[in-house]
Amino acid sequence: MSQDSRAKLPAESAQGAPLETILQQWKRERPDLDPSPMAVCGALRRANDRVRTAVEGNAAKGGLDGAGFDVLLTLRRQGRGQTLTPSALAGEMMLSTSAMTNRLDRLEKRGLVERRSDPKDRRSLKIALTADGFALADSLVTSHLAAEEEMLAPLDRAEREDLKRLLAKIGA
Amino acid sequence: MSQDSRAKLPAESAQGAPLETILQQWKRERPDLDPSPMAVCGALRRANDRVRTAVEGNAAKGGLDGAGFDVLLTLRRQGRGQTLTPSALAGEMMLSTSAMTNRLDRLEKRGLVERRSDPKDRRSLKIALTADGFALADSLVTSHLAAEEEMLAPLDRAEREDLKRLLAKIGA
DNA sequence: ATCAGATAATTTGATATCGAACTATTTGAC
DNA sequence: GTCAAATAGTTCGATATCAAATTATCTGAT
Repeated sequence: MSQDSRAKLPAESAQGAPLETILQQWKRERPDLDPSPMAVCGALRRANDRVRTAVEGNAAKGGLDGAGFDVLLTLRRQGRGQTLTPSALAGEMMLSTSAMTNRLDRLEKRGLVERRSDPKDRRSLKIALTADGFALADSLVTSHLAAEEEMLAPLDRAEREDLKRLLAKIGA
Repeated sequence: MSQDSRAKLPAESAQGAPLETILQQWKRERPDLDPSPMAVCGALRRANDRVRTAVEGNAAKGGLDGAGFDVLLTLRRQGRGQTLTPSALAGEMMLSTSAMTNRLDRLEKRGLVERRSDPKDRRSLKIALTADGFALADSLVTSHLAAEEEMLAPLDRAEREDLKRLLAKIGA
């Protein structure tokens, strides 16, 4: 190729340009600016990406993408036999209701959730896990927590508390 | 609706269910599991979402989405007159090359970047900022850093260093 | 020198998302 | 009681993404 040599080294293809390089470039190009916020926000983004990748890898073990996985776990944590409306599900996970229709279609097709009509309000639906969906959620949440725990393994208890406290202050 | 009442309170519609509620639900449903990793990973995700929203809000001031903004800034930090190939750009920002083609189409249509053929390799292209693109990037990076700094304002210098160190340990 | 394989970018096909429009109900002001 | 407005869910139209296929070009082993 041309200036080459950094686009696809396997070791970094999963993370993009090193943060340190990016910071140095901005120092050179815009010495009038303090780029240090980028270091913090970049580290935040990279850490979030690593966790997300691990979490999606776990969901894939159940044949789910991150989207379907979130729906299943949201329903599961309501308790056995409990239901949520599509609107409530969308609200819990910051999604449009039309996207939720789409996700529920797929999950229903796989036999993991079912739509029950609400006798009290015929506009509304109650979404419930099937027995299969419940069992899959129960299985996946266990390995999900194991995967998250593995990502956090380098942090001791005190560090985790510090981290939560610092993260909560961002944008507060 | 039916069990209602939490799907769309304006204050929380932007963030979904409170983390504390989620943890309590799992404690009740699966007392055999330790849900504490969710608290840390959830805080990470929420903080990242808040920063992303702020950053996208800044990009919108230049009529860009987060996608186009990333391309512009990646090119800008290479230095005036410098170029990158579409592949290199995709590699720097963890994107497929076909998605990059699409982004470049839009940015080129807006006159912010141009595609130059590479005389050394006729398969390859060099992507360069136009004068307009360079000026827009220079303007946006200033307000971008101001927006990031505002998100980090509650953290003092030592806390920012702690945060970076802790984030770097996640998934290491 | 040739040609099989690698590489750069694009096109294509399948999904997923969002916002807006739509259909069917329910609510509430009168 | 009636009917305009609100609400629940879905459908529609426009984009954006990715992986796989495609086209054009280059590289290296022979």
